Amino acid sequence: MGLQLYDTRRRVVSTFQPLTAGQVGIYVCGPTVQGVPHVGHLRVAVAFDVLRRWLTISGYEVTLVRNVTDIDDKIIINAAEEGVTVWALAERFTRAFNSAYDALGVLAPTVEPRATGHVPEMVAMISRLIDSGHAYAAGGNVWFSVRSYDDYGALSGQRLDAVQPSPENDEGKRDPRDFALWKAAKPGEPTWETPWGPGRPGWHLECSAMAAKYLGERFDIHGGGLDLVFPHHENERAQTVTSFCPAGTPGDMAQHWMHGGLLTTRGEKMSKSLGNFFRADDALGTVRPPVLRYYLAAAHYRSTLEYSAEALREAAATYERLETFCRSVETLPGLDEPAGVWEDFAAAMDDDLAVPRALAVVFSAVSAGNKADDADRPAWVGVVRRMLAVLGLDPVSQWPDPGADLMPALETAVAIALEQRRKARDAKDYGTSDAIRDRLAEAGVHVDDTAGGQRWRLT
RNA sequence: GGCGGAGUGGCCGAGUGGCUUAGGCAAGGGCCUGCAAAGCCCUGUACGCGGGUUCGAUUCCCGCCUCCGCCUCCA
Repeated sequence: MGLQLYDTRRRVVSTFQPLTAGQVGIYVCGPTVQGVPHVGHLRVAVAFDVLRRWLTISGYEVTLVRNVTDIDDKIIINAAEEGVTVWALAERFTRAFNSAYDALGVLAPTVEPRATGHVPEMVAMISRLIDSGHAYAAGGNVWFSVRSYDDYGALSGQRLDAVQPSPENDEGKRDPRDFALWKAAKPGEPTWETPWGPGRPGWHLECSAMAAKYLGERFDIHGGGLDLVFPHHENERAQTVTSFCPAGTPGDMAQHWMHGGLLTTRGEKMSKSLGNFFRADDALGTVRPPVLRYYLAAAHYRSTLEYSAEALREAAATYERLETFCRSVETLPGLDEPAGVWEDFAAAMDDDLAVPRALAVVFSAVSAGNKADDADRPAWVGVVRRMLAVLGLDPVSQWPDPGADLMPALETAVAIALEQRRKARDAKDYGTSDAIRDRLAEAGVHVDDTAGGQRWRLT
């Protein structure tokens, strides 16, 4: 069967077929760097990171492009309010986003293009659209003519005559629903020279230009948050398709359109404008990074996910179960994995990334491994870690304890303490034994008495 | 008004025309332990409301209610 993915445009789950065998090109809309990242931003990044890891493990060579929108209205406004340049503001928040992505183990994209570095490509695209009658200049602005594209609305399911026209920037528009490819210069704003006068690019055009440059006129997967379907992706699609495909040519810029579900708080979408967002760095101050990643990755990527302190606590308890199990075995000899486990996991992942079902397979394996005897357990740990690695959640190799370079020193110190404790226990001096255990626990060293003797781990 | 999504046991979250009716967290009981911890075992019968189809529906059809998203910047 192979990988099945939901496609927003066709509204069905269908078999994924790359345009070029063995290769996958993915464009994911990255952030507009107007402020600090919140947890909702991280959710989509994690979702596509899981997709990317799964494709890679499935044998594909993946090219992932995630852009940075570093010029737009909000950036200009926020920079002016702060009294800094748009470049400084955009740079600062670009770093904040990347730092949050790194913290969550989101792999760096193959290419991370910035909008401001691609103005020539945008100008070229506008020229083609004007030449082919899909766009027109008026008063320093260039508008895309939505009436010129028959398939406009097909991605989002909107009928053109039912779309409420934008109230602003009406000067020169032939149709109130036409949208800006290029915005005429305003005082104090950064501008670029073009044949139609100085100005700056429209948001939708940026992604069309960058996707085409790095992935071609057609590519495999276009992704983003659900809130980008309309108008952003609808417009992007209109630009790219009309720019590159001669009239009447069938086809779409992306074979699959994938959209991540939104993160909510108290039932409402987490967003800047609603002011109900939780900053990524605050969330990471509450729980460890792999716990936040687990929380975000565990739900199906298309479902709405409710964010709360309780949800994070639950994720922590759940992830700790996985960690304890994976760390219960020192080394993994090359044992044969239990039959069928990986296959069940893979089947779930292949079914439109059914992570909740895949995790049920993981937990069944954890349970089986916990029940297995010592000789068989490493094989279970091995397969569990291999499955968790797909989700970027292997507690051992992907999320080692911080300060791993200090471990030799720590091991020696703890070993001495545990030797004292062992002597006390042998002498049935449980007061001393418990005191040592309590003291270590206060320092973050948790001691368990197992059949094989004392075992410790950092908490 | 238009388009789309969702309502599942204390909570989070899968899934399915009936068959042992996911998984996790929390709770209660038990086993293990010097006490713990970890782990294991047991317990908990849910699918918004009203009709319909069916031998049988949480799952299909119709209607209704509620919530959410998009239609303006938004992952």
